Amino acid sequence: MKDFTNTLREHNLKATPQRLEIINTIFLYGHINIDSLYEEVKKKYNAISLATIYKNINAMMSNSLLEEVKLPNEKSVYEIIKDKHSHVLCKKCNKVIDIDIELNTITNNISQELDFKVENSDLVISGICKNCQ
Amino acid sequence: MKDFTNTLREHNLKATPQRLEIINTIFLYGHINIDSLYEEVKKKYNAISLATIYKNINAMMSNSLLEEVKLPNEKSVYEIIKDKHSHVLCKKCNKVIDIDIELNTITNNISQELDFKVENSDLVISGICKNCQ
DNA sequence: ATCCTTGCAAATGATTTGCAAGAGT
DNA sequence: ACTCTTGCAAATCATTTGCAAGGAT
Repeated sequence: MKDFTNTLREHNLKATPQRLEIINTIFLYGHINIDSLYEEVKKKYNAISLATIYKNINAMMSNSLLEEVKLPNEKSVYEIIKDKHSHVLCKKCNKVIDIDIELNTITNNISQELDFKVENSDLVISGICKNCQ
Repeated sequence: MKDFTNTLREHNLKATPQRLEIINTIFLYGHINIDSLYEEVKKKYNAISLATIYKNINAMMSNSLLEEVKLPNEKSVYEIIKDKHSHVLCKKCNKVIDIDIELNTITNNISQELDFKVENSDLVISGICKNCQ
């Protein structure tokens, strides 16, 4: 079980037990939505309130520790910020996996053709995963 | 001013004046969020209720006339369904434009590498547009 | 004539806020 | 000691629903 105490402190957030459980749960799941996160954290901290989950998700997003991934037809999931990557979503089991896709060719073309300063690319590929087929 | 009467009927929706104004507004804007749509339609139908906007957006989505585009850090916008395409979002003026990008190479790779049946690709490229730079 | 849509108000759902008590540094 | 965080309840914001009246076909 990874210890996120220092990670939190480095991001100017106090390392409370609730927060450690939240960030660790997100880490273990990779991607998780608010409701599942709440259910999961409640197993350990029975009295935790949903407001605390929201406050922490927002605090960690403001402090660049987490980011939101918006999915078509699904509730958003949250993940620990790492290197830029894309997402693959299984419409059946709802699992989200990270993939590394080279989008430079695409973004360079757009920069040129539209005279557009590209800063981000959010790509979600949806379909049916191996297990669900 | 385009007439969407038949379009609506072909999608099993009665052509009410409110509905015609809604779909026409979406057409003119290209992409629009709920609030702006409400404001815009109210100019013509002062008494229209926000519930009517929601009901119609949902009805038109159910009947495959509209689709939702989820954007990072922004409220979703709605557009008339057309051929598959990607979106470019300016973070400054919030304008969304459609672009055609060939993603087959990417999706084919994923299909093979992950044994994943790709059905959809949602790509949003964000940055600063020509006018806003 | 029938069924669908509208507008209103109320209901539901999601997220945020205020505050007092408690915990982290 | 000081400041931030928690949990609760209330408040706010977003979206949906029920219903009676009116409109589209």
